[in-house]
Amino acid sequence: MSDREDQLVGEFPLIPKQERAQLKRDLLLKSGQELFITKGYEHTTAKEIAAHAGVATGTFYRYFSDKRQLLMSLLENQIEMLMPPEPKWSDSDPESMLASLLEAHDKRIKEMGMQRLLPELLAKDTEFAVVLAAAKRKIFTRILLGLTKAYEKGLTWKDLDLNTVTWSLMTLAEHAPDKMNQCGNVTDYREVAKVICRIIFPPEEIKKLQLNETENETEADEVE
Amino acid sequence: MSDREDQLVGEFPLIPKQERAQLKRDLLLKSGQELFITKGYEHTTAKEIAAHAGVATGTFYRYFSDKRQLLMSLLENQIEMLMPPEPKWSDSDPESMLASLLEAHDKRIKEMGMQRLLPELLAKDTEFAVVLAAAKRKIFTRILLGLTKAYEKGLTWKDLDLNTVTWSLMTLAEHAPDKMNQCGNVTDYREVAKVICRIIFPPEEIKKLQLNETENETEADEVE
Amino acid sequence: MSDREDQLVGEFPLIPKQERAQLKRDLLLKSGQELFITKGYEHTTAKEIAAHAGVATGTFYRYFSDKRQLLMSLLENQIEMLMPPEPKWSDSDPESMLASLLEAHDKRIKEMGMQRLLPELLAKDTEFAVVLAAAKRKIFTRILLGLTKAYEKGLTWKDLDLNTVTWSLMTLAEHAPDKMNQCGNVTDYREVAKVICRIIFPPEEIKKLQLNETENETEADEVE
Amino acid sequence: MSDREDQLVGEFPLIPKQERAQLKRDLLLKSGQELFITKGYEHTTAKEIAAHAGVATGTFYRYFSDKRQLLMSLLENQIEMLMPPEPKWSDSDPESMLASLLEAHDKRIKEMGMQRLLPELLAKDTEFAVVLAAAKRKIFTRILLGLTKAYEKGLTWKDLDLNTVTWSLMTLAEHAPDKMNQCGNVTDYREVAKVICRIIFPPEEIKKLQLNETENETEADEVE
DNA sequence: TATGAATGAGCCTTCATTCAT
DNA sequence: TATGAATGAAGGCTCATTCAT
Repeated sequence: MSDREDQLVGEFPLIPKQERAQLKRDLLLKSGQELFITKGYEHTTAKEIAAHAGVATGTFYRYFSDKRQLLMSLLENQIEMLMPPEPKWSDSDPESMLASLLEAHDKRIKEMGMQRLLPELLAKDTEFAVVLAAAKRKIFTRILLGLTKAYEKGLTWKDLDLNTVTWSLMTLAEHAPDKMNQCGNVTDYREVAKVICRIIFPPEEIKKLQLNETENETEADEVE
Repeated sequence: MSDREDQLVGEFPLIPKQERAQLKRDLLLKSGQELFITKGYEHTTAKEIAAHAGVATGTFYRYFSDKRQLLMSLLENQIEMLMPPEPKWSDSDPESMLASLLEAHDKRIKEMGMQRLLPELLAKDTEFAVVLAAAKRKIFTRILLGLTKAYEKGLTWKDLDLNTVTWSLMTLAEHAPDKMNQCGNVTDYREVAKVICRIIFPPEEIKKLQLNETENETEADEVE
Repeated sequence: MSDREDQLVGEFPLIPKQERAQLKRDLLLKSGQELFITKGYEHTTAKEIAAHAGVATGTFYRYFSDKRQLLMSLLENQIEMLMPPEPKWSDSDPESMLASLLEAHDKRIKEMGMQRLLPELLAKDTEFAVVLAAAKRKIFTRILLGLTKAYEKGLTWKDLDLNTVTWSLMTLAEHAPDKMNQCGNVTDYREVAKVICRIIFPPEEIKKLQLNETENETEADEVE
Repeated sequence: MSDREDQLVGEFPLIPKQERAQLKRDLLLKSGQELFITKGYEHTTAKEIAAHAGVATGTFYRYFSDKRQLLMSLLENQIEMLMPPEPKWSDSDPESMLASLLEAHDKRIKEMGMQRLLPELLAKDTEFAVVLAAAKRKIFTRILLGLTKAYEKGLTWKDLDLNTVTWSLMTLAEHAPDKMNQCGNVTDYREVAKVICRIIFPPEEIKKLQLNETENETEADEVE
């Protein structure tokens, strides 16, 4: 009994300083994110962010040197989420796999809402644009590698340039979320996935892959 | 006497008033465009635009109610250029046709340089975003119509959703210019066109279309 | 009659723009001076200066890039007045001459009131300190030259260092105004002049000089 | 046992509380002085002073109500050092005596470095100016008294106003340090002392005084 | 007592917009 | 109509001082 009381007593007012500071920092980050999304980066002032977080203006400057720095902290955590996902072709129905990847990506993006900021930032902040481009190029390379292997196995179209295919794949994946909304259609990830697969594989190869998978699954079932 | 008077009257404001005003307006528009592109919308001041156009600050406000209005006038003329082009499938090799459309689009975009502003504006100006979305939807509808006709003629893939195909086509076309640069490759419009065509047509249909064209050309030649 | 009317009509609203601007600039300068003197340089804000001059904050920045720049403009006109005066020994009673120099200097200083600012500025603004030191050294040199000539004529003390004498003379002249007030005495320039002269000349030489002058005056009287 | 306890008790807060507090206060004073000298009063922040003293910001305000109060405490200890020294004419060569007084004064001033702050403070802080003026007047009175005695003994010039002489003496003494540097000369206290003495005493009186001293010394030697 | 995070008034500066000329 | 000086709201940031722990 006394133990529990101690814990109760001890826990409440003794949130360690560091933790409280971290809390406040997070509050500011969150406020920044919300306001940036709502009003755009340029139109959000440090004062507003502070007010929205329920702290004084000066407090903002204790945790961040700058509006820009807050933004960068925000992006640091999120830059990877903004990247189109890297598919694994190997052992599953490519269409289903892509569809779920796309959906997950879409979900992530919607959760942070930050993607609406990206364009503004890319236009304004060269440094940030460079960082982002590097990240994108890395993913590009990895996807291209995967496609090359599929190509060597004879799974892909023979007459399409793999670089271009990779880029198309990334572009479609990246814009899947916001674009379908813009066109007034409910996002149907399966259909987007089918289009992307069509860019990569001839229909018959997809069928084969799907068949393989079914067999695998059957085998798995049998084993079970 | 009357002659002289006429001359006096006629010579001094030789250029008709309206025309002179139009000239000034155009000068301001041009200055605005250049500065917006160079320094971004927010970081360009009305004073600067006026100075760059060689007029006084106040004059700016005779021709435009607002910095924003100048921007809108600028975009009005250019919004269509920003849209991905609408292809005509009928009577030509689709791949070549698309390739040249893409190249032309790219060229237009680069010429105006305005596309770097779009993101900033979209984030800031909801109204503008709405206008842009409407324009895009219009194009979407027209492209979809064209694809539907091709579908009815049995030219397209049977198993792909036309809405999604349309969207993919637009997305790839829209991002062709800046994205390929980002990935460090020289833009090869032909390859992008091939990818887009693959999304729409089965390879054998494309061959047929290309053959038809050749025949048409041959026929045309023969007629001549 | 009509002429006069024309003038009246023409004159009032046609204060040339430049002149009006100059007027405003002067108003700001004056406000700056008053406030600097009253509250000290650091404690005067640009906003206050503007308000005191009856203009908006922004207007201040049309005429001066900075609070410091206003100050410098202020000093530019006045730096020479701050310097201790350079005496001419030649042909007059040195004590009277010095006394009137001191009085004139004091008057000038009091008129501008700026001298109370100098120390603050010297401490804060290295650049300004350099300028001032240069001006002072120039005067020093000229005074020293004059004393050297007097020395060569055997008019001065033989056993005092002329550099030191020059410096003493400058120091006493410079501080005559504000120091006597500080000590609670009415400034008696004649007495200060006598002290300064005593530093330079033995009493008997001063008598001779005064006698010479009297003779000159007498001669002049006779001529008249 | 009691020994150990004593030790334990004694060792930890070994330094009595008051003394520790005094220590901290002194540390803050010293930090304040250093930073004020280095960066100027206005440009030194309370936080900096605290940090430099190795204590928290809040601690600063336990020992001083104010940044200004710290400054005043600082000056309280030093105000006398800033005053020109009060000479003793009686029993020694006045020139040597003054020379060494001047040198000592100069040294003191340089040691504290505070004199660079005075101007800023005088301009800003009326109260402080009053305090300083009072201190100065006190010294003035004492010096004047000394001179009056000398006057009664017939040692001084008969034709100079003692008030003015006193003021001159103080002024020259006060500015001896920084002014000679400004004029580009190495400070020669002996020469300044000679000038000051010349303001007070006719040369022959000085000789007598110096002679007396020699006699006194001789006598003293003889006694020994 | 000591701490240092928090406060918020206040400074400097910019710029969209107005308006007297 | 054209001009450009004037306006003043608003943003970014600092720092003396307070106060909960």
